Amino acid sequence: MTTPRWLTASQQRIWRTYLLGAAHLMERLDRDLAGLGLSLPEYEILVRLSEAPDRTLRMAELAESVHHSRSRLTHTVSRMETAGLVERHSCPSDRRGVLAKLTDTGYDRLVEAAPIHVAGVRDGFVDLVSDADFEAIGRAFESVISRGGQSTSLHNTPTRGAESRGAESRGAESRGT
Amino acid sequence: MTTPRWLTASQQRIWRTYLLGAAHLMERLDRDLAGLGLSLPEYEILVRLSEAPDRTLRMAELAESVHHSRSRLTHTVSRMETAGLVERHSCPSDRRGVLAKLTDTGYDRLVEAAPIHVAGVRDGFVDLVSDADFEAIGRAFESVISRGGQSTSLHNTPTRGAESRGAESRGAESRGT
DNA sequence: TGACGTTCGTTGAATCGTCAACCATGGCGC
DNA sequence: GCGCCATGGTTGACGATTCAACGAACGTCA
Repeated sequence: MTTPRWLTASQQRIWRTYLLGAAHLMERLDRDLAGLGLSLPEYEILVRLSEAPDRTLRMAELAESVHHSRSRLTHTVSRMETAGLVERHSCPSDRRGVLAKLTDTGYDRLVEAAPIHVAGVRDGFVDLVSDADFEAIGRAFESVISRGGQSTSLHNTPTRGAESRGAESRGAESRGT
Repeated sequence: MTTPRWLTASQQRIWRTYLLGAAHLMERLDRDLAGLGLSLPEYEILVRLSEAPDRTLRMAELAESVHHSRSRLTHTVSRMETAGLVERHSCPSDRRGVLAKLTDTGYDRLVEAAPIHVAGVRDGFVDLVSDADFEAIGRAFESVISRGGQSTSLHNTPTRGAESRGAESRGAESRGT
């Protein structure tokens, strides 16, 4: 349980730049879609459904595909169903299952939204970055994904360590990320 | 108003990898802090306050610094005040102003959280990525930030364009990001 | 068949964020 | 000093997300 390895000044600068930039980017993409009455998560649901055979997906598959909790997906799809973008059908082969299917108006909405969204992704991100740097981003987040999300070296779940720590009283700085 | 420039297959692959990886990363960092009863936004507030002179910041400065809306900050700081992490004082020089000040218990909480958080950032991100790729990420999101968030070529706010579009009926694919 | 554990999807409550007022104060022009 | 607008911060209502609990259907093993 050695002294934590803080980030170097330059690492910290880049990390904070990343956090801020990523936030900016997502806000912008959200705003782009807001004009069409869609949120980014909703848009992604439309995309996944549009790519599926018969524009239909089991709820569980859809949830995994957009990386939402099942509960969240239930709520979101309910709203989208009310809005007429999606229909629910019960699955013939598995009576527990529910099929979410893109309606025609849902597809039309996606056709409206897609060019706007893609333009936003380009204009706010892709076109700003060199190909090499973009590749680097791909590699980096590929590693993040394949790393799995497990926390390392947290055997116990301390829920308030209070482990005596020595000289903690250096200036206020260097507490950050 | 030419045909939208879709992403190439490789760009799309990287973009989706980024979205998924970024989500994974944030989830992991959130989980890391959850054990201490902190969320990531709360943690960042603690950090900013700890770095400020007298561990004190005007609400507006703090809001800007963590990139939250003022309203959101009011709510979050209220919760943190209830939890004893932060105190509010009215600003002597500007009677509209409110000063948020880190309490000692708030600082102690940060001292507990910081090593865990930094370990998460390293283990889940920084240490997985080569220095060169990490620099690339810094450059990329630097550009995103300095780009500003303005949407391009959206003169009007159509709020439902319905502009006649020609042959839109190619397969279900290529509607995505 | 029937008991058991698992997966599917939903529900309702609690929490968190957003949005549109709102009041109070400050700063500027006159 | 007096309008007038901009800024600082809060509030309450609403919307979205999380979380724990649940019922229903499946699969398997005996």
